[in-house]
Amino acid sequence: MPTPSVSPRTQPAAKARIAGPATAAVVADEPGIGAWRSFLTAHARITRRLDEELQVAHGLSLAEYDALLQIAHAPGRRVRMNVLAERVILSRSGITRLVDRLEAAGSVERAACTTDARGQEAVLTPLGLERLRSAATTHLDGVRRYFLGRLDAADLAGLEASLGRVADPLASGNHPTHEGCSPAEA
Amino acid sequence: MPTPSVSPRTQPAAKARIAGPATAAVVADEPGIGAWRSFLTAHARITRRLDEELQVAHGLSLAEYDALLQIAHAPGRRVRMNVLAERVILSRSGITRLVDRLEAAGSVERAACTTDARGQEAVLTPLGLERLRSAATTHLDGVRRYFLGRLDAADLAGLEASLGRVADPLASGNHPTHEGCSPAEA
DNA sequence: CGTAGGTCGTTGACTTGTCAACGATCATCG
DNA sequence: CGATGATCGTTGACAAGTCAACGACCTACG
Repeated sequence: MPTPSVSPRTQPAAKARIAGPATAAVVADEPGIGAWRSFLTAHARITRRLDEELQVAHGLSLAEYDALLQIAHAPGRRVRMNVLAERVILSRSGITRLVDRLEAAGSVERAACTTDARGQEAVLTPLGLERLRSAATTHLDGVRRYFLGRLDAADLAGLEASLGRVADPLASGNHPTHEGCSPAEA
Repeated sequence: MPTPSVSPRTQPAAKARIAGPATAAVVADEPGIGAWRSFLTAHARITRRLDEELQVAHGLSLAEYDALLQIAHAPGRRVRMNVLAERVILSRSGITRLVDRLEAAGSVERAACTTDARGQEAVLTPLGLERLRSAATTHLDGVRRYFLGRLDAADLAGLEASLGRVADPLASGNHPTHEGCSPAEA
């Protein structure tokens, strides 16, 4: 029975949920908030499992796996540091340190960029590719188990559409996926 | 946590699932992977913005905001540490440290649990409630801007259903929301 | 040219989380 | 009762990310 009145400092235009009963909600429960919370909870719980499984089975974090994958997919199996940072959604210093780790493990090498002397590229080593392939089975298995396996095709289509619509406008630089240093891109 | 991904766009009309020539996809592109990637990307980009906005406007991280909210919603505006940890999806030590911070800021106080001498409760202070209310306007505004505002009611219903179906089976302990120490609850 | 300002990747200092281990307390069962 | 084992919250040591600042380099414009 504490605190019955909530000061409505928001615009009273909408159907204000004026504090009704004794147990006033602290923040108005807006429609859609349930979806938002599901989103956060699902992400936290799933990535926690996936990260753990990847760690014990292959000594890789999810971020490291992702970085290896992004490099492997790039033409020449090499990516400029800043591009990689953007794809993995990490700061520049974050990518520097992540590549440090991968390099120490022998999964990646650094190479100077031929067209821009400031640039560095992360290049996948054969060992790194091997590790990525082996980790991919673990990872995809987990994604299926925790995510894909519980959703049918319609669910997945809806998710991709909705979440894409949400994510796309937040892209950092909207420049069209400029790749790297190689003079001629395949 | 960082930001993973699984599989980007394939090159032109490649349908081969079998490992092909040198430029073969490293991992097979499975249907549904697009949804998974959208999920990860959307989460990373949105939470980054929300966290930043909350930080500059109120000096709160998203996790701290979430913890305050969970405490505020609990009966008596108090929650046992382990329950809080589960709701915010943090380890026990993580919650200890987060509550340390909130306590140092005067937003929360610790109280011994009356029914279990091992237990501690985090209790919201009036100041903490005030801060939560003020931060909520910023936060909800951001959630609307980046998430709710780009989705219609059907999208939201679909998201909540799909993601709930994915998140629910991953709940740590499936015990039915047992609250805390207070003897009798309404 | 040449200099002013932007970008690139790295580093130091710091924040925020995890895990393993600990003392204290609870619960069970002899 | 008393021992045994689980659970609670905290702590030390560490991991992995951020920001601010740096030198090196690119670019553009006088």
